[in-house]
Amino acid sequence: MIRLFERIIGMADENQMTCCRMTLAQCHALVEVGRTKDISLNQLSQMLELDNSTLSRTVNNLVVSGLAERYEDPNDRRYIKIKLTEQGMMNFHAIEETMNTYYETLFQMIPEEKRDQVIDSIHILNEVGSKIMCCVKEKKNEE
Amino acid sequence: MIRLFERIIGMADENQMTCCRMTLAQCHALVEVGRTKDISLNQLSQMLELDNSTLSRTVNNLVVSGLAERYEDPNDRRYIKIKLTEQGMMNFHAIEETMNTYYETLFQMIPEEKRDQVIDSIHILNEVGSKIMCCVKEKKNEE
DNA sequence: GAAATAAATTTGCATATTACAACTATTTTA
DNA sequence: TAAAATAGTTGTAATATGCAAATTTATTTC
Repeated sequence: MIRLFERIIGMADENQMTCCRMTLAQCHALVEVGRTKDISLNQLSQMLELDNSTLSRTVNNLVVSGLAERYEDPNDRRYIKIKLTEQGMMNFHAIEETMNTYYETLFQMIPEEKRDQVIDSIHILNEVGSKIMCCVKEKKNEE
Repeated sequence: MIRLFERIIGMADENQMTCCRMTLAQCHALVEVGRTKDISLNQLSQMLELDNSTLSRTVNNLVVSGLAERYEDPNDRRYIKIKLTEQGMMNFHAIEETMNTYYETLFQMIPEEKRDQVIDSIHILNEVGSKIMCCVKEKKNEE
């Protein structure tokens, strides 16, 4: 039972890794910037739950690769904002499409009479998972 | 829909990371050795789909930390076998328990009348996911 | 208004991961 | 028996990660 769930996760991870010769960390950063459009480095590190220094370097790699740009926030010059270049947007869309294709294929291969059930179950798992994460985060804050 | 699924995966990953101050790669290696009991480095790198050199170093870190031992295969002296130390087994069990606790909590929080449905859905997802992976791996072999 | 404090980012430092290539020792093949 | 194949280790280079320190900018305190 538990092993099955772990396998499902592993398979989805494997598909995500099939991305444009980029590392996973760069993927995560690129996708987050692509979805949020305009984000400060501070926000990005909070979203990805990584240290600022880590994100600073990862973003630097994206910038060097021509996938992202850094610019100064006009309202507060301490802040660096990050946005994707045209090339970066192309990579972002490629990644999103790869994942969309995987999940679409996944759901199309589910027997038709079971689809609603599977979708409902995913909603349930998400809701329950969120509750567990709330408890975990409360414990972290207490420590 | 797709975002929901991604969130579920993210949450399970986050729980797996709550491991004994070890890195994720070390976790993976430790768990695989713990489950397989006695495995060669070659087999381990195939299972984890990583390069031999990578695993050699990761295992070396485990050995240095006192969690694993290397020994020569009596039947073929090219082979190095890996097994966990007592300390390693303790860490292995700790990791397995952390994950078991997470999933148990997860399923207990699912409404009782929905549990069979969710379990069935997970079986379906696994089966379908495996089929997709088969196709992907056939494509890789052709390239 | 000046000084102290806080906040954002970058860089130094150390450790770890990853894969390709080269090397060594052992086993298998011809 | 020599050549080829195999398993594992090490060199190399690039990247990831977090803690600490440094720099710049903004906010707060007096």
